[in-house]
Formats: sequence, C-alpha cells, structure tokens
Amino acid sequence: MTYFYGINFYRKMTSPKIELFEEDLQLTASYFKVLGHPARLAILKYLAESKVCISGDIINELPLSRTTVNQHLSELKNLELIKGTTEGVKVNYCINPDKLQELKQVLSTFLNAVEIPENFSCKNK
Amino acid sequence: MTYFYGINFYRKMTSPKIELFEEDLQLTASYFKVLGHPARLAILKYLAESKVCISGDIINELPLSRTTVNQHLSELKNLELIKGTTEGVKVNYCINPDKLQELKQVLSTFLNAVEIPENFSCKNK
DNA sequence: TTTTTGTGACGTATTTTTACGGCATTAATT
DNA sequence: AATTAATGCCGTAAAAATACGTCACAAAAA
Repeated sequence: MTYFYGINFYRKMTSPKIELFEEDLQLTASYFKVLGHPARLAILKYLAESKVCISGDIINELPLSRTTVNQHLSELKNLELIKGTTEGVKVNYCINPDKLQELKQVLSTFLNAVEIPENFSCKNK
Repeated sequence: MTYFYGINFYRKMTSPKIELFEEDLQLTASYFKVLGHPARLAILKYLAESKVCISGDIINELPLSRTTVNQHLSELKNLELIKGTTEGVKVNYCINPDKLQELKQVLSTFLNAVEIPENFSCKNK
C-alpha cells in the first residue's frame, strides 16, 4: 500500500507542544514523567532504604552502565528529588525529603482532581 | 574536540533494558509514564469532570490535532484507564473507575515505600 | 443516493529518551 | 611520583515518543 506525499508536505512538524498546556499540568506531568522509568524508581527506592549512599553503590544495584545510571541520577537531580554532595572522589547521593514531599503533594492533588464519586456510573456499558 | 571511534565501535547498543528490572517496578513505572504528558492529564481531567463525552469534544479541548489526541487516547486505553464505546459514528470515552483506583493504589504503594521517617536527617549537608 | 461527519489505520518526520564507550580530571592509594 | 578509583562530560546511536496529514470506511444527514 503506497501513499503519495507532495513536496514540502512535511515541514516544521513535531515541534514541542507541551508549552501550550497550563503550567500547572506541565509541572504535574514532569513529576509523573521522571517517575516513569524503573531505573529511576529503583534509585529512589534504594536511596530511601539506605538513607545515604555513594553513587558507586547504586550502579552496582542496577543492570545498567555507569553512564546510563548517571543520566538517570541527573534527571532526578534536575527536579531536585535527590541531592548529591561530593566527598573527596566519591559522591554521596540522598533523597531530598522536602522536594519528595512536594512531589507527593502535586501528584495527589491531580489524582484527587480525577476522583470519581461514589455514585458514578458510566453511561456506556 | 574530536573523538576517534574504531570500526564496529557501536554495535547492538541501546537495546531496551526495562525488562531487566523487577516486574513490580516495570508496572509502576508504566503507570507513572502514562501520566507523564500534559495532554493525557488533560484528557483524564476532562473525562473526570464531564463524566461522559465524545472523542470529538476532547479534541476541541486540546491544542493538538485529532490524530495526536487519538494517540494519547490509545495510550490511556492500552492501560485501560479509559474505555471507549462506539455509538454510531461517534465514540464515547469515559474513565474506568476500577482501573483508576488500581493506578492510585500502585502509585501510593510506591510512594509509601520511599517514605522518609520523621527523624530523617541526611548525612550530607 | 449523495454528501457530510467522525474515526481508525497508516506513513512519516522531528524530538526526546535511553544507553553506552571514551576521555579528562581529581582524589586516594601504593 | 606513579597508579588506581570515582566521577563528570562529550559524542554517538538506537529506540521511543510526539505530532500530524492523508486515506478509507462507516454511519448519519441532506
């Protein structure tokens, strides 16, 4: 099955559209998004359990290369969900409780907004 | 700054690694992930507010083309967070309360797992 | 019956994400 | 002083996500 597409058919397409949404939704989505990969969930879980750890430890916990783990760490750092302090050669990462609290707040605010009332019944069966 | 990379340097790289994580984490991440885009959050919000609606209505609510909105709807349908029933030419979409409840359960289970105790203090200042 | 309307499926392009090796640097070790 | 270790940064590549127009088809309307 072949399709014909004229010249210049595809032009300036696929530009990011997320800015067109309310900032509120953008922020909420960014929090959900950063939690949308098992590696980052594993990192948070590990940090929460061990309280404090060095970056090298986390790498051994994950089935990924060091650079990839570092990338995931960076994404978590960008949203300030974790903090990393250098101690000599090593880096101690730990959870940022305040930001984590804010995240939980933002997420539950959204989830409450889509709360379904008790008496809800969908018209479509 | 130039780097040299030998022949066959890049081979079978970047294969998906998410299957290497615990299924538990994979599921949780997939729920977070589907909520990681403002369009899908907007859809859920709109469906929750209007209880029932037709697909066409949602398209008018979002700053995206019909096909793009449909893609987002599909992702929500894949996780069964919404249901769509055909009624003639139109499609009625509505939230799946049971699945939404499950989602909330899964998410809060994870978030509780990374709960920080009251007396928590990070060693790194 | 012809036209309009609402969708789904397909193809495609851009952007972002994921993943990783190599190099450089800095601090510990030896 | 030389080596080892830990990490950040850069470049690259494959894959996935995002975005959209067109075509085809069904049902509804004219």
